[in-house]
Amino acid sequence: MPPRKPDSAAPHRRARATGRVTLADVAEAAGVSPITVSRALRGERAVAAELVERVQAAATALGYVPDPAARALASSRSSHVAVLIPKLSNTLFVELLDAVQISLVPAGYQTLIGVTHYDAGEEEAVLRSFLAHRPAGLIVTGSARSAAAEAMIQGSGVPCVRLMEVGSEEGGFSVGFSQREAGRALTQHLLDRGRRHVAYVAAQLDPRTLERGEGYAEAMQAVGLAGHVNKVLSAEPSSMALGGVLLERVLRESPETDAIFFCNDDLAQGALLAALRMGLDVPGRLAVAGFNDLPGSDQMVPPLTTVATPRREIGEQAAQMLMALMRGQPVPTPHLDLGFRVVQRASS
Amino acid sequence: MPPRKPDSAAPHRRARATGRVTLADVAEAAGVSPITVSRALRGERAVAAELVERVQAAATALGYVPDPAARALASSRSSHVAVLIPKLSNTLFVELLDAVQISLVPAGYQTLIGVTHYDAGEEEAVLRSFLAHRPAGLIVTGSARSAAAEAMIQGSGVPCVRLMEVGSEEGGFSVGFSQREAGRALTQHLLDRGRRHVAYVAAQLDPRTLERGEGYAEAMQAVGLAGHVNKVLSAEPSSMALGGVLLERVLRESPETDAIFFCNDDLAQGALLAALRMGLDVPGRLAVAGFNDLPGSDQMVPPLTTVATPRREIGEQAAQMLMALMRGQPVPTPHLDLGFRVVQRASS
DNA sequence: TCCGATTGGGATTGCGCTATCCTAGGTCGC
DNA sequence: GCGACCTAGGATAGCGCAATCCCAATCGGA
Repeated sequence: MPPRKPDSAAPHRRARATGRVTLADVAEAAGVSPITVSRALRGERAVAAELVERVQAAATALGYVPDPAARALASSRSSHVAVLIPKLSNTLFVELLDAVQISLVPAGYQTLIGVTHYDAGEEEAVLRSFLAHRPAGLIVTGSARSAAAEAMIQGSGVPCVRLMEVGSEEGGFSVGFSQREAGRALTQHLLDRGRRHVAYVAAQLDPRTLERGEGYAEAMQAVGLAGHVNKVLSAEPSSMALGGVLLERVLRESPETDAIFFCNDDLAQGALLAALRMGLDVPGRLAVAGFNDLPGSDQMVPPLTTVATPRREIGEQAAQMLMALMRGQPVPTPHLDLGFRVVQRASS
Repeated sequence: MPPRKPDSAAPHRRARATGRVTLADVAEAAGVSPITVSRALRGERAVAAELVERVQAAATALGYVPDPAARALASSRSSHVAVLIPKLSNTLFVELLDAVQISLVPAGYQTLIGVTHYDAGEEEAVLRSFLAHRPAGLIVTGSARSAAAEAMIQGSGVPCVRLMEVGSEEGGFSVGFSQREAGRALTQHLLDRGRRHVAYVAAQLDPRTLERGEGYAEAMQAVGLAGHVNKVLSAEPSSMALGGVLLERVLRESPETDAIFFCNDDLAQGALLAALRMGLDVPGRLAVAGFNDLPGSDQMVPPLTTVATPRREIGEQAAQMLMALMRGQPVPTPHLDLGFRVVQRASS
């Protein structure tokens, strides 16, 4: 057996160790050049219909799947969409994420989720790491973004859509609703039901929570109840148990309170259950309202009055908007206000 | 001004359009070759301590961030870890995901989440798309994986850890606990409390749910109550509202029932609230128990008896195990059983 | 003293794809 | 009827990194 020379066999077509099917393989099978395959499969430029068909047939037959890394390297644009949310323990953000991802995945994008834990430093770190991936797009849920984080987003040139807040700032893109008006509307509802000593109770403070609180205060002032404004703010993470704790605190410190507007349904649900345990009459003695209409709020005893926020629609619309941006298409409504709905149930 | 020849300036150092800092830039700044920078930053091979320091200083000064796409292309291994879960609407999976991601992110991995919606076809599609990314690792939460999906996982050679089930099959890796034993233990608890007509109610059927049901049946048979075995299975997605519906159905169809073991806490919570509305005495007339100890179960009225499952630990341990696998380190316990704990509260 | 083994650095060569430029034919206009 | 434009394909050259090979210097043992 003659010892075969090491480099004699094939100068450009090395033995393929991995089973990976490449563009070149498809090109060979279809009898065209690699670049034509690339264009045919991406629908880029004009390729004769007959060729497109032949290429697609070859690709399917060989089970060709493009390599995202090579694609990202060559085009300096990946198929990733980075989604930044503050926490996974809040159902709101998870549903937002779910809606975004359901819209993006069929279009061939991968969602990279980044959890910031309401921490500016973490947010910057996550952002830095994500931007290194050259994401095709970015979706952020407005927490208190630091100036550095904003600068990174701006400087990256990556299209970015902001969620849950309708931005007034020129230039950006956002999908959401007015937290302030929602806060005002729910407060107005409680006032309409005859309540006068309405307290606003919030935890896990973030800008949206504070805006709702401002809406609350405005509604109170508008009916001459500025003196009754009572905001109870806790920096602790929101939870059902905390809702019960805060309920007791409010009743102890401000016994005249006849309605509580909780900044999130989990707090309100916890408060309702605590009221049940305490034998507190809701809504007789105290009206309770929440925010977001989370799962279970309609099951409470009594069912919880709340504000239904269109988070699934927000996620979907944001995904649509981002896809338009990523494709360079025009976006008719850069700041999309999807509104909200006060849902009156028996707790108020 | 003499017209300078096009290619005279720098054969290898083109004008850099993008602001991206590359390995070469760091190399130049540190006065070493690019490959040395690569090795120094990765801690690969031996590099003189003094050089490592100089390189790191240069990298930091320039704000160098490696390009994951280039890295993936060159090494055919990405920094992605793909995580497959059935649904985002179940808190259980979200917490699992959170725990996994908290462990993986600091180590430099990106989690790609894939939602399968309990659908084999979707799972295969997600898997195909993920495997094209050449992920460094894979974490799957046992839904009914099809043979095709299994084959893709095996064939890919990507290290894979399975969650929430302790596998008995040789070869694989898993972190979880015995669903069957947990089902048996909770049933035994109800029997110990003097219940005889214990029903098992499940929705969103998946293999784990069915295993719990088998444990339930075994416990019933073990005490000679095979005749009282009553499994109510619904294919609908699990929700609090459904819990109430199923509660009513069981009481209507099997009025002798004196305890219900719900396959998940959301069902059980819904049932407790429905009982409250119906004026049904829990645990007097009926004991109620759930599974997973989800947020809010301790807040129910009465507080819900359930099985606390170590999902955060499962997520963390799975991440640790996967990292060991990805680094080629040995894994002492390929099938890690983290157990469970029956939490007795006032509902039983 | 000399040779083999080891250590620490570099040069080269792609990974698989797309951006960019190029070219050979058509298709118009005036 | 001949230039100015398309149009549909291809050739070439990297994207930024790491695998692989290579080489010089050092070290230890007999």
